[in-house]
Amino acid sequence: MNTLFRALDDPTRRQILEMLREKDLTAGEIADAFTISKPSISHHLDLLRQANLVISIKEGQFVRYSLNTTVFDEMLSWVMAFTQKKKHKKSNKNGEGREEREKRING
Amino acid sequence: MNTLFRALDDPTRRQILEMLREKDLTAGEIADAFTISKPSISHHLDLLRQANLVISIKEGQFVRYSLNTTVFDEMLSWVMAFTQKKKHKKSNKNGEGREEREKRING
DNA sequence: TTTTTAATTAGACACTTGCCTAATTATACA
DNA sequence: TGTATAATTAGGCAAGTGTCTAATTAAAAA
Repeated sequence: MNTLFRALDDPTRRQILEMLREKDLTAGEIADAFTISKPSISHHLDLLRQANLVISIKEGQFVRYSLNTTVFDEMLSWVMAFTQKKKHKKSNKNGEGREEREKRING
Repeated sequence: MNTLFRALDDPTRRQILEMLREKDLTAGEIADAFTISKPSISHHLDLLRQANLVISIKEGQFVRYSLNTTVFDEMLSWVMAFTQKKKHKKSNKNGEGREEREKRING
């Protein structure tokens, strides 16, 4: 989960993923879409690959990148665990709610 | 989306979110769960608040933190856009598939 | 009022990140 | 074989991040 969020924490890398959502692309095609240098893009692609967000296949002289959607499934379940309604647990001993507690404290 | 992923790109902050999933907690209660200093935790909480992942309410001397689940909903739709099956688009002019292309190139 | 407790803010420091250019590797083609 | 093209690796630099201690703010309690 660490390398995953690390990889997603960059606008360039997220844009690359969005490009790959449309179709598979070579490293050069991806680099052409940005103003930053090719080695920098190569580095970004490396991080995306380490996070298992993309797959790369060498095709002769080219390297073709494509999305690995399975990792997004993992992430989906991580996020979903937060969207579900929270279990109702008391956060204080006497079981008073926030409003009662504030009234008691703030008068 | 930028501040959101930035906030999630840290194991301590993700652990804080997971603690808040169980129940609301004060800054001090959160800090007690970690070995790092209170000011550091305060800084992490600030980033989580900036990303709208948590809400803080002052209760007398204490500050109580709770999850803001609405942001997770946003994130959910971002992720879901990647889990859906990719549109089938040709990534090369002559419309050959990957296997054909590799055969042509690699012999 | 003075002291204690909860929390944040300020400032400094080491480490990481993203970017660049130059060099290298690997394939394709004349 | 020699040259051109695609991509990555190497090394260096500026900016950003996470951590700490010390200082500050705010509320509660003695």
